[in-house]
Amino acid sequence: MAERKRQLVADELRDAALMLLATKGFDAVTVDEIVAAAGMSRRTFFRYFASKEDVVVRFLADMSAGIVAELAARPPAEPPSVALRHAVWVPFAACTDRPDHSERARVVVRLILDTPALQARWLERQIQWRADLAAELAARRGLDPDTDPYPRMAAGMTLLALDTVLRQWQAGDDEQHLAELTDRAFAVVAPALDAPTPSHGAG
Amino acid sequence: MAERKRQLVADELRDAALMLLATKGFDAVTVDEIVAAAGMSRRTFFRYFASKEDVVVRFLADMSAGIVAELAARPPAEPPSVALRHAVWVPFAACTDRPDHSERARVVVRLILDTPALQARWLERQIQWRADLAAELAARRGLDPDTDPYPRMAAGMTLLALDTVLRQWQAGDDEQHLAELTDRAFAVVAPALDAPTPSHGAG
DNA sequence: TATCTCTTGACACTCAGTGCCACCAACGGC
DNA sequence: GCCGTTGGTGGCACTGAGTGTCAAGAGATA
Repeated sequence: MAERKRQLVADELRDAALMLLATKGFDAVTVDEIVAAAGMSRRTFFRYFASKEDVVVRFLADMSAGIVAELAARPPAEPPSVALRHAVWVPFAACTDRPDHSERARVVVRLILDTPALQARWLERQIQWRADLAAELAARRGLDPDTDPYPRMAAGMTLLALDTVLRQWQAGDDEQHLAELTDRAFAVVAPALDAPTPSHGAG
Repeated sequence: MAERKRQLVADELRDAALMLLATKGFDAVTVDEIVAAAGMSRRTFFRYFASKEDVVVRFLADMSAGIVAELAARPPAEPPSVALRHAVWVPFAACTDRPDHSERARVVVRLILDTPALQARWLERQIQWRADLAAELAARRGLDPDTDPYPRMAAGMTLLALDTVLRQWQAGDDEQHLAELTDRAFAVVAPALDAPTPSHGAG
């Protein structure tokens, strides 16, 4: 009940912010304008979002929360490239299902890729995901995440594939090809993801 | 002559900043403290550096400026993994040569990896490098950088290897193993870098 | 010496983000 | 119905980053 109200306020703030930021550009919008559009006080904004960047980045971050969970749920015998491709697909599935959600997500992706400050925060988020993914991958293969570079680099390659797909998706106009873009991106990194672990003995 | 003086002022500012930031932590130091230590005015600081983060990040960015140039200078027939390994080695060579420079670089790397704001700016820099590397790689292999995901992803994997080496180097205490760390990181991504370009026909 | 240029310092300003306090609702006990 | 507690909100003042502007000083040239 109180939780529902909090979510309502956060949504209101986020909607007003995304509307303004997408139309006027990130730097041209102040927090005062956002809260004026949402009919709330400046102080309230910063109770819900850590920064102006946070409003935009959280929209995608929430969307991508299930990646690690999906990886943990994949069968252990599955090759890394296949398991990771399925994990990355989780946030995309929501886009292919609902076109309205998809169009909004594309606007947000475009805004992030066009704004250096947002891109930086977006990558900052990815650092945490990469660590989580790396831990999960290390557990899957029984590797030591501190000495073996494979888990962290495999996680990095996965996020690299995600980034590549988002860039091509945002640049194009058809969203039907999301699956194909994902396949092609993972085809590039798959030889390294599925390589017979040449670095084990050297650790 | 005037150029020399500018460089002198920038060095003074950078030294004072790195000293304070490394000892007190990034957030605990204000620009006013830095300029007080350097004996200059606040306004002058921002004429030489775009932001507080810029002082730290530029120290590594300058060090890494030669990567793309080295890649362009490698023989065209060389496999991508070998050429890129040589390119990444350029900034490391300066560290293995001069221990004093090396120790300072390690402090800066540690500071960046420990400070989210700095890490974000560091990644923001890497975005530009990745685009430059991708363009050079596309030219090398005659690929279209807009439709083929290989150049951008190969550049991303290279920076991923760089990041992995820096993380392990900063965590350990021996700098003699820089070459070995680099070899191991590139061994992970080499299968993808040197794969027989399976995505060509699909573009 | 007059002038032109380049750099600096000083001041004022915008804006992000935070700490603090007073206010207002909902809720439970007497 | 009156009370205290709890949680969210708005207002206010503050710090600190970053920018625009202008006047002053150093150095080179005619």
